[in-house]
Amino acid sequence: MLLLPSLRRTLIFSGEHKAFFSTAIIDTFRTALRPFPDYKPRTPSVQDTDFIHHIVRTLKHRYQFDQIPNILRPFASKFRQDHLIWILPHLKSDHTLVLDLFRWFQSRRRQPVSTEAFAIVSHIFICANRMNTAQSLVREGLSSHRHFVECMVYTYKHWSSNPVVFDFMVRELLDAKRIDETLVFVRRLFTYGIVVAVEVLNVLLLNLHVDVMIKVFEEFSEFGVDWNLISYNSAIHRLCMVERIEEAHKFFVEIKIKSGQLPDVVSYSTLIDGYCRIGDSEKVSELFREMELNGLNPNQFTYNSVLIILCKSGNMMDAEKVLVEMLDSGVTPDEFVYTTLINGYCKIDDLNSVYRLVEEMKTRSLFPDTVTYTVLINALCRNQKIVEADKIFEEMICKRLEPDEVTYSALIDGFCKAGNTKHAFELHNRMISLGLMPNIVTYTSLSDGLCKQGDVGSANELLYQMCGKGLELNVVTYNSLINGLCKIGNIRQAVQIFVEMGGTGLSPDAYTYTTLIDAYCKSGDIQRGHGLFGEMLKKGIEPSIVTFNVLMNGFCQSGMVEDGRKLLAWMIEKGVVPNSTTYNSLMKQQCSMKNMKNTMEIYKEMCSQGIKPDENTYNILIKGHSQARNLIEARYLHKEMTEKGFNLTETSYRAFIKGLFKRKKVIEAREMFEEMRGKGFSADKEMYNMFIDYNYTEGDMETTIELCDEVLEKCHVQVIQ
DNA sequence: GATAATCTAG
Repeated sequence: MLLLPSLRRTLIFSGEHKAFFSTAIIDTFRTALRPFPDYKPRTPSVQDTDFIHHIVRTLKHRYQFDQIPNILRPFASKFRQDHLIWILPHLKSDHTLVLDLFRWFQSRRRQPVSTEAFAIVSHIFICANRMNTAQSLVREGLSSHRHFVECMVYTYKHWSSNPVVFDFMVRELLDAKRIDETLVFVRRLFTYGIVVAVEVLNVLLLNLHVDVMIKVFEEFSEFGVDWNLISYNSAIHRLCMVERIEEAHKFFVEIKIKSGQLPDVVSYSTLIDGYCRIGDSEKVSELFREMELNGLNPNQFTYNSVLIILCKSGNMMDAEKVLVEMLDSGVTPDEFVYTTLINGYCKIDDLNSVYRLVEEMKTRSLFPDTVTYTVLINALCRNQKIVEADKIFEEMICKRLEPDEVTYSALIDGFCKAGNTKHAFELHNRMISLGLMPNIVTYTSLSDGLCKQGDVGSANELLYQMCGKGLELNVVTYNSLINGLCKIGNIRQAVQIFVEMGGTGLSPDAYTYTTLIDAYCKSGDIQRGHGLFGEMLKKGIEPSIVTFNVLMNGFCQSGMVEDGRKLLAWMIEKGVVPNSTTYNSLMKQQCSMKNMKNTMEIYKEMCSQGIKPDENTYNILIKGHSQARNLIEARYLHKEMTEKGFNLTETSYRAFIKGLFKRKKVIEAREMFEEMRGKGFSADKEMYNMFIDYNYTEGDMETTIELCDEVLEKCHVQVIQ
């Protein structure tokens, strides 16, 4: 009970310097509260007291005319650690003198400066609000004195009694990333009745693991911390980042209940961003409406989150609508908004819109930054424009924008995909020499590049070296490696890696399963492929359109038409929208059965669903029709595909030309033959024979001989004498 | 106190 009055003095919100008198809280932890340790400096002897006064007098008298080493020369040999501490109270108000004296003592190096002296001088400077000096003193103290924090607590009552000291200490501990220590310290301060400023505790929150953060939020509230809006918004943000949206929403609701404040535009935008990340558009609209009802206007942050999900799903029409809405409500798009939109158009490979937006940015005096350039480089790489991508990379360097690890990774990936792993590795070396650390994405790109060349061994070696640098393989790296092994026909080892991956605590995803299902299907083992499909469903991994297409291809290639049809029906029932690849497999199968009637029925079904035929569709249909000698259909489709800028493949050219030839459309066949050769494709023996025979009967000996030479060279035909 | 970019499957 005696404890209470003194506690009331120390129980202070240090940041605000206001007394804290809530008896309810004091009662809660009355038993836990304790006074600050009682500390007093040692008492000087009579001789020491004389010595000290002598020094103090001399210092005060001569300090403005002379330097400390000169002034103290006569005293230097007897000057000890304790003298320093005894002198300080007499000089307290002259901070420059205190610091000079302290530094002089340090520089003598006769005796190391004690933790106590460091702590006392730190107290003096923090209380004097001389923050720069205080900071360097505290930093020095923290880094070179093991018990500095402890000593600050011990010397507190005697030397400062100003709780600001602890805000300062906590800030510095956090700055030095000594997080666990900070947590222990703040909890200890509670036991003395000191509550560190919420502004400082907010920094602590940012540095805690999200689970610890939640616990601390609750725990500290009980100790009397009044979390503010910034605290709540940070907590919401942290939870959203790890997609723990329900918990984030709980914090959002608690703002009103527990802090008595109202969520602001940051709270709303942060929560909206969280819902955007998990793709819950209903909640997003709900929150937008709620914001409006509360008289809050969405800003760039709010709109950008919405734009990101629309762009990610390639829905640029709606993204443009949101942009208009944003402009209408008077919010001007910034670099972030533009970069998001540009990235959206990159993802659907609409380079024209990309260039349009870059120009539009300039008209608004916004300039592409490193991120915008990275997006552009990525767009060009995706469109096989590696030369242009490299040019853009040089351009950004010229504009003194610094490419970071993401920029390098994007370009490295581009070169890997273009098959130029050599240059990709050169870029990797260049980034290291510039002090940029390649990350797991960089290594995955390089490893994937090697795998795609069939060099899984080198990829393995590279990843081994990478692990030596402390980086860990992620799901993407594993998937790429599994794919590499599958593509060189080594399914067994791919499955081994699949098992190893599970052992490291990483869970296989839709990519992993799809890759293995495809490998099994292509090797003719539909049973195993189907088995894995069942396994992924059981594990709750959602199959993608690619998974369905891989299975569909498996069924169709094995002639399991009925299963293919059933799969299509099932997909539609489950709301998975088939695409052209799905239908292509079915059509290809029907073509191989020479059933063009069924093929065209499937084609019509596909078109009626609003699914546009792709390059592959046209190739399948033209080849099928040509082989069935339906030249009218083949020609019509060829015209249509040419208009769309699609190209025939080598086998389609061959089938089409043969079809034309057999239907006696010789001139047209000849034209196509030249066009095909012009594209670097070669004819087969049968086709050469057709044209050689024809030219010979027509009496064109020159062409006949030319074609004979070519067939000898290209088809390795042996000449029978 | 909150926003944009890089890697994997057909």
